[in-house]
Amino acid sequence: MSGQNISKSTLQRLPLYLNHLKSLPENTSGNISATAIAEAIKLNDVQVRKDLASVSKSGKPKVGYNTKELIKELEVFLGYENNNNAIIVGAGKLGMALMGYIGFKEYGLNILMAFDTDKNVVNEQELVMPIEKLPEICRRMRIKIGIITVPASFAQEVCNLLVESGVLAIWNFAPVHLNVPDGILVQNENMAASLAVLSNHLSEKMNN
Amino acid sequence: MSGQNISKSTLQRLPLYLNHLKSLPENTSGNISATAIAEAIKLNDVQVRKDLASVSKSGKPKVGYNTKELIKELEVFLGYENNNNAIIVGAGKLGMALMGYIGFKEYGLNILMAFDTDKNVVNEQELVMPIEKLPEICRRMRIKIGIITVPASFAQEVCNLLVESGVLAIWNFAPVHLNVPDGILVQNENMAASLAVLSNHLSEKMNN
DNA sequence: TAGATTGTTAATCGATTAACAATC
DNA sequence: TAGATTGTTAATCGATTAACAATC
Repeated sequence: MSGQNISKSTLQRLPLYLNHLKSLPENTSGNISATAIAEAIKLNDVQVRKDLASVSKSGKPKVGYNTKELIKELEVFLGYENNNNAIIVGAGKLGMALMGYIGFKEYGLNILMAFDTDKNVVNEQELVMPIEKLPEICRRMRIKIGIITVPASFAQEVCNLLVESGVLAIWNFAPVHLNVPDGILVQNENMAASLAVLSNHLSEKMNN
Repeated sequence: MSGQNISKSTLQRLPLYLNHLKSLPENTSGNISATAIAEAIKLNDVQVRKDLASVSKSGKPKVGYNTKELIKELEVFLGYENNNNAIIVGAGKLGMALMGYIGFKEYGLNILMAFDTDKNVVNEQELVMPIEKLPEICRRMRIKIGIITVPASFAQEVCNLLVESGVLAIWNFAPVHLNVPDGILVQNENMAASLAVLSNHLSEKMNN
């Protein structure tokens, strides 16, 4: 029912709108226009209007959107009121950091535990489990989101294991392409790609 | 000289190519074609060929690229052999995790220290400095890269401070748009956007 | 009524992909 | 020479933006 036929680029802008709305002082009139949002976050107003139209039917000509209502609609649409359980594979620095990061709770993501092959990092008290237990735990707890923070060379293997264990969406921090069957989503968080952009900008700047 | 006129999308794919090349066994013929790379990472072959053409002149018809040479060219282009010093603003969980993450070294990124406004987290022995020292340190050490991991509501303010302190490229982990003067690059690493994509996929799956 | 705003249809733009010519 | 591959020019596609009609 929710979230059909919405482009990935639209989807990725929605949190920006939500964040902006939440940052507004409570006292303001109660309504806000797509134009005002666009102005604030430096996007095209038609784009914002189109994006919002795919989430809400409550926009009114001359009036705009009721701010609180729109916030609510965005939160529901983005699933911030759900509690999506997830697990992490790869209990290195990055993996443990993500597991410890409380900020994801706000977005409805609940990271339950991590898995690793390395016996030295496994520590069941601290919720770092041996990888062998992954399939059974994922099935039993109906985990649908897997986060991959292993080195690139192991990522595909881990991905396969997650898919076999019933995971439907994968958040991939390894800088590699993952092959998955139809119906499984891979969202890449490629920090190497970001660094490429930063580094390229600097080398352009420096050589002028 | 390096890195002119190259699209952001191309730039972001380059690390994937490099990673794939490095993953190949040493013993293979020594040459590789754009077609083979494209096949391996499931991209269009023309796209790979175009991307590589913007980095290397060493491709030869019928032969392809010399693997080692291409690896070298990509590494140089991506600045992996440089040592770009960077600082982090926001010494919370995420900030400290990024600071502790050794993986960035490989990409030529060297995170020297973190800054925070909170006196309780400041700890100069552990390289967490009070924000007041940021401008002077950045100028003195000629820091060109700033990483923002503060809450969304402080991000613009921190961004301004970084720009005033001579930073030229900003890696922004806060889910907000940042306004910067011409010539300053902002690269957004918007995890909320990624989570939106994951969550939307799950809600589609669940409602079928 | 006039103005502000929504939502839609059409035009533009950039990136991807296809077709093809050049070459070791 | 024939085949594989590069690199380029043209076609396609999707997303963004502009123009405009509808409406509180």
